[in-house]
Amino acid sequence: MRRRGRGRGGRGRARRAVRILEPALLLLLHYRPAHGYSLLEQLKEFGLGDLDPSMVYRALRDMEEKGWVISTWDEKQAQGPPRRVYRLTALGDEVLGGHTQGLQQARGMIDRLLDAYSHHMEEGEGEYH
Amino acid sequence: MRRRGRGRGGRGRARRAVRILEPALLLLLHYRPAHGYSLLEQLKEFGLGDLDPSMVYRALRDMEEKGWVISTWDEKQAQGPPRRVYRLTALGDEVLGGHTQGLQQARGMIDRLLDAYSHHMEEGEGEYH
DNA sequence: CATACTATGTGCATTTTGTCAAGAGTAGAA
DNA sequence: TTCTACTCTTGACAAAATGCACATAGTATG
Repeated sequence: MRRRGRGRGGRGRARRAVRILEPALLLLLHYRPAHGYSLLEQLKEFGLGDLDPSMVYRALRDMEEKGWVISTWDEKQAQGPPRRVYRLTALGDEVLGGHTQGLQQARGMIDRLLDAYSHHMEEGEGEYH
Repeated sequence: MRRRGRGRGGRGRARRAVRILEPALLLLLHYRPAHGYSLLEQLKEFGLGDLDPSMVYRALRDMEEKGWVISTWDEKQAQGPPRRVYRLTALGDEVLGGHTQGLQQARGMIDRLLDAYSHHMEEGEGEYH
């Protein structure tokens, strides 16, 4: 039988890899509504350069499905095809708050790792055993 | 046949999700050789609790395939079945160094995100637009 | 018309995670 | 002995995320 590990009753959520795309998008939309293409540009400022556009558009649509953002077609077309403008919902605003907590946890984890590394490098002079 | 795709030549994939399991394992093995089960325990100190054992063992096997660690069966069996003891290689030591750089980058990204968030929360008093 | 740039999307193969189950060894209780 | 609990590792499969090629479409320039 199994019955090992922590007895999982209701919550099955374990720790996943730290995700930053969704939090970053939510944050940018917290500043102001925007369409995917411009978000793509703004992401570079956070070090999220060179990611495939399809990922951003996909993430936006997924978040709309979850009700974190809503989209409307921009009436005034600047240049190019019509663009879909996303804006944050109240729910999305809450979710963003939760994401920041997750990010803080992640930062703590990374800090502990880096601290341990530099510590051990000083003591052991870089030798691995 | 448009042959598009922002014409970058090299395989330049950047990390979107922050990975911490492998760096953590390498770091622990930088301290001393160990077997999977004990690594599983030690990971809790870094906040990596409640993850499935299979993930740790899988990560270890993958890293061995890449030559970052090597494993031998422990001759002296303490209690229980034979256990596979992993130790870091010189290559793994280098990789660990590279991982720390990646972690620092990730940390910077998270910092920028959190800073932007708190900054904007102060100014805008929590209103999302 | 051809080309280039803006803008959004789909489809699919591959890779990475997450979960579950099970196998195998030892120690101690019944 | 047999049963149970604990240690330790592995395999198989499902679910999710990612990478990439391709499709579509408007506007502007030459």
